[in-house]
Amino acid sequence: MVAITLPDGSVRSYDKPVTGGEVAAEIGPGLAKAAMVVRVDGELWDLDRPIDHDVELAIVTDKDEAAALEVLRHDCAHVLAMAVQELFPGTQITFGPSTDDGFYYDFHREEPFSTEDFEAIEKRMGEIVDRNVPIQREIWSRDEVAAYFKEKGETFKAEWVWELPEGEDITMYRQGDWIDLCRGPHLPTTGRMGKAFKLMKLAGAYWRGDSRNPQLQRIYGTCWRNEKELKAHLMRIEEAEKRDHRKLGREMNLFHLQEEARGSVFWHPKGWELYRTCERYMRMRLEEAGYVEVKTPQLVDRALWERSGHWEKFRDHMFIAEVDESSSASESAEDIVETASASTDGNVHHLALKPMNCPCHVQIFRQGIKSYRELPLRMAEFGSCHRYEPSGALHGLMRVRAFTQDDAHIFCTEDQIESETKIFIDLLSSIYEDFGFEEFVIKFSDRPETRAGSDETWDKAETALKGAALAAGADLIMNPGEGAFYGPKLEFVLRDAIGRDWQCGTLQVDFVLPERLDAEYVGEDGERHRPVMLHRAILGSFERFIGILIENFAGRMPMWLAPVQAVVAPITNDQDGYAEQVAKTLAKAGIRVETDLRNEKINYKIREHSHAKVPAILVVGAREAEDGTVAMRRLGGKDQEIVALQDATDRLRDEALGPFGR
RNA sequence: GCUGCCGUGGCUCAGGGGUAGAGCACCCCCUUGGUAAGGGGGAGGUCGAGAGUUCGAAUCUCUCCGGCAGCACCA
Repeated sequence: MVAITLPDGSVRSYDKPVTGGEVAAEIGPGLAKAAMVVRVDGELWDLDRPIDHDVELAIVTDKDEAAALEVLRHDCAHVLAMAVQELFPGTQITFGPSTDDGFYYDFHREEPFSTEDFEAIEKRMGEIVDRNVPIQREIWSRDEVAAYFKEKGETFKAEWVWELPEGEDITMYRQGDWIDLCRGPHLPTTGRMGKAFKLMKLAGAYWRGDSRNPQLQRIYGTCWRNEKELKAHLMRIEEAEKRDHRKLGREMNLFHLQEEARGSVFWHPKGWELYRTCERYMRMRLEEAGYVEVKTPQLVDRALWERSGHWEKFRDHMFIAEVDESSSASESAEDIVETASASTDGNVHHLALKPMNCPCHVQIFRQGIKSYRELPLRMAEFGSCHRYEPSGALHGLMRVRAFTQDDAHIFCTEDQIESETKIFIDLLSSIYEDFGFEEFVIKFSDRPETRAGSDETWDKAETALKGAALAAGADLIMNPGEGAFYGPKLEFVLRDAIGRDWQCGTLQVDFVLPERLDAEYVGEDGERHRPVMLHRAILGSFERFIGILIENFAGRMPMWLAPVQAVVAPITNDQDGYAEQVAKTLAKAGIRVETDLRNEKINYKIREHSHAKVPAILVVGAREAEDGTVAMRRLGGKDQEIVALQDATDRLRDEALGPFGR
């Protein structure tokens, strides 16, 4: 007897194994037709897979969005692979999972694919859908699978089958004469998949994600339940492209990058204004939160990096300078370089541009004898760091080689970890809110396999960190085994206006560095103790955070962040004098204002400043000059409002101050 | 770093073995116009760099550099 419990609690009994498809058909023809897969005790199963024991069963239709998309996309990956193998014989299949918004399939083929092949592949995929081939789940033995793929020349699949866990059924999915080793589940036929799919990009990817392995060719696609969803997705991509900070940065004249300084930013006046506003704001918040600010050297002798352990681990990613101290100052720079590189004596020193600030902060902590009374000591630095990032990793402001962290290290006792964590999370969420991010999640990463420190220390650190995070009332997503080697960490991920996630903040507990660099304080008991270091950042780096701000606001910054907060535009040159006077009044109130006295029509000026995303345009004509008013037009609005100059000033001032005005 | 694609005025792009094109931006002139492009004129490029093929290369080939996408990396 097989008893099937349905979601409404009703139970159906069968005297022999039954399939999900059969159950659906019994309930009704409409459901049978809509059924995609079934959920059996929480696991997705194919409709034709026999159920031979008592289970809870739910029929999954496309109303169950997450499950439906998962299955659809996985099917789509198979159809892609089948189409590719039909069109390009000799291509080997490997893996093809679903992703957040689609799927991909990794192929091995000597000749590279081209995006020009996409049209033909999509067409063939459509044909496979039209063929409406049944998709069948089959259980094979490991040897059979290996022999099958070996015979077909599918070396990757033949190799992979041996990696599958013992004791699990090995399933093959057959659609027509094409078979793939796959866990499933899949739709009953290729026709059920529909045609709301599109191939998107082509890229290289390493076999099993390891750069030591051969590289495969990955074809990305997207797939949805219907045309409408597909179209909406393509619109979202377009929207994200419009927000690209590299494009907006150029259009708004904020910054540029050029090859003579790869990975470093040339900030233009308006971009730097934005940067400085962020910095000024952060400095204000940190001061309020009891931090002290420091500044530490850019170039630091190798010896310190050796002690901290960075030299050994990250040497290849550090910018190293070599100097020969025996060279006299009178020699030309060229000579010094030559002498240094040719020199083998002991006068050559290696200095590294700091890739992080913590070892330097410990040096400051170590000056003089510290008392427990001074803890927690919160030491902040807007630390300029350099890291030699791999060329392929560079990306606009988001990933650079020279950046400035809003870094701080909190030297404290183990007992203070929890309260400091709580205080930090409160500060961070208040700051994110000021920048317009309401939503963020916290990821908790605990002990990795290779780590420093005793289990007791880890227990204590993890408990304190986790407890404090939970106390702050945020979602906590577990990230097991992903902690730093020196301690557990929290990662703060904020969600932007179009739903993208960005990891910005971090809080890491570190017992190792104070030990390595010999930081200590005198406790209440008169003995020397090791402090704990909390590494923490809120924005992460100013460069990246500004990139995120630009994309989040699509360039339309809230007034307090906007580099130019208002433009005064006279209608004719007769009002130039009044315009200057208005600008002067606003500037006196602390508003970043410009005048536009060019000999252009007002339409033209409005259009241009709107494109430049200036939050407020104040138009002044003869009437305004006469009455002492301004016609104020806000970015995004269609109308203007005539207000007395004093009112306009007051209103704009409040908004322009933003968090500074609190 | 790896794979693929791409490099033509400031920007967006067309062209393509026979001495470089458009629109916008820029400069000058006319126009002083009430809420998203007024009109006219002008200037601006050794077509990413180097080598090769050719009578002739921006165009074809190779090498390098850079950009983009993904992968790998991210203390």
